[in-house]
Amino acid sequence: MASERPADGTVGKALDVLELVAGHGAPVRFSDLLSVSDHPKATLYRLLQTLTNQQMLRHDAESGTYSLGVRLVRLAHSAWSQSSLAPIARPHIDALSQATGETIHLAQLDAGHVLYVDKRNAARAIEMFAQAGRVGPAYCTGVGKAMLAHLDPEHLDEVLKAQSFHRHTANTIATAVDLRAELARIRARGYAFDREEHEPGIICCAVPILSRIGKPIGGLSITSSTNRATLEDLETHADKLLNAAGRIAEDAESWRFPERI
Amino acid sequence: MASERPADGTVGKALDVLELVAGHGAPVRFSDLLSVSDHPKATLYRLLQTLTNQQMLRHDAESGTYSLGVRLVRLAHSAWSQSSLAPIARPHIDALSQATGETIHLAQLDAGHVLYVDKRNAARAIEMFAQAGRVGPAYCTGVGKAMLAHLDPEHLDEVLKAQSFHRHTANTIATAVDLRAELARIRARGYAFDREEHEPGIICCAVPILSRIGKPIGGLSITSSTNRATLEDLETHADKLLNAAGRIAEDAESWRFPERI
DNA sequence: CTGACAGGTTCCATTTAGTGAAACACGATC
DNA sequence: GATCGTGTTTCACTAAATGGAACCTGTCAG
Repeated sequence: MASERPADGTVGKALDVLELVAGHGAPVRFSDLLSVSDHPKATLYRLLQTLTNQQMLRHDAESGTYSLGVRLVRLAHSAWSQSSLAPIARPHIDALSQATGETIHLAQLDAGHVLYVDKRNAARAIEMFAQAGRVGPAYCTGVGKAMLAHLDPEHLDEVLKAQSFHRHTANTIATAVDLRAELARIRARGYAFDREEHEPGIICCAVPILSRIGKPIGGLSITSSTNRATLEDLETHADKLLNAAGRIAEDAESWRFPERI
Repeated sequence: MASERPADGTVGKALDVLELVAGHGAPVRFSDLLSVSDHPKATLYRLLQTLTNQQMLRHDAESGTYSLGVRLVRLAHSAWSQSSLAPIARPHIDALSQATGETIHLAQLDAGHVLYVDKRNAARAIEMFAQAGRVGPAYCTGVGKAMLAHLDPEHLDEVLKAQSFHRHTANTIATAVDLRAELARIRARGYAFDREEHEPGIICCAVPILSRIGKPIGGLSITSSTNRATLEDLETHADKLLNAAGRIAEDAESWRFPERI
């Protein structure tokens, strides 16, 4: 029951193919897909055809390549705007990244894992969004810990069980007991650090975005690398982060989020 | 062969259901979906189940509602970043909206129609993205006409055939002949206007984003309403638009867009 | 010119998976 | 405790997906 995915039915396969195209990152030819997919030729072919005339993929007859289609783009926007925090937080994130000159991440907790929903990189503007949309572990990232710290005990127990504590670096907190202690410190301090716990050389300072009743609805972090900044440098921005988090929470509260908070 | 969609196979139905959930804009209960869908109970049920354990939907057991899932969010980001212009243009659009205080739209041409891929509203920050992801007509929008004006004759013929000239307002250009004349004027002027041609009260000034070889890869517009601004007001921003379009084109060129331009 | 080959597309008998009417479970009302 | 609104499961029926193989191209080599 660890990693489930019996790829049920046709729909599952179709989505796998869709993801294959999406993952490739650029227009792909049929045979390229064939080589990485384990479907027989004809099956893959029909799957691609189905997705294509569903507008989820786009087939360029000229070059014979497949790329993501309009319908997916439309769904994309629905998904993004309904992942709720991203559009609300966007102006605040912009402001933060301008004020600090560092990379800002916006994340949400999903099934015990961290889902990055937006990213703003002040310095190298082009590559933004490169990593947004990714899912990461909660126990060894700044945003993850910041959110966990404000989970109610009941939910926390559940979520801790979902963590697969892997020691990414020497600093990774790799046991539930140690993590609980860290969470208590974070709760007391008001914000969390990532001391190269996930990737060597990458540090961050993160705060939770809390609803009126104190439930974590997201996380906000400022990230840098050890050769550019120290934890103390990042900590100087902590109040700006907290401030922004508060404003985002306010906006979210007033906009919508009726139930589920 | 006009509007095809025999909803082929299971995949098609599943996607329809997915879109139904996405379209609802908020967590939906089973029976709500049942009432708008024309599938029988059991079928809808299994479809939802399939989508759910494919992570395309998320089922909240507590409230018994469905909302968009993580996997779709991930795909969303792939789609958005591969729709290419959006992430590249984002900083330029931000700058434009700040400089002008008006709403900025970024669009691309897809199969003869305008696909809005980003939107920035300086004034009311919250509702941004509300309308991004939408598809609109090319013949009666500023961005649409700006892009059409720079299409090579061969492609233009194709695209004109795809237009379904509907007279939205008194100002709508509703014939191919008139449109060709307008396109010539736009080409000469360098930018296009929308004189309440699509929606009454809505005006805009739009420029094409042109690749090195002069092919339109997107469009950029500044939009307002007649009770806030005049066409002349918007025209004063034309040079800023052209400037931004040029920079976006440059960035796009240097980043990637190897083939297909 | 011919033969070999790779990328794509189509056929079709076989098997699998999706279908949906109806029955069932569970709560909330009346 | 009968009734209604929801959500879930069953199961015989049917439509749809499957994939091996044949079939098109166009291309390149001899």
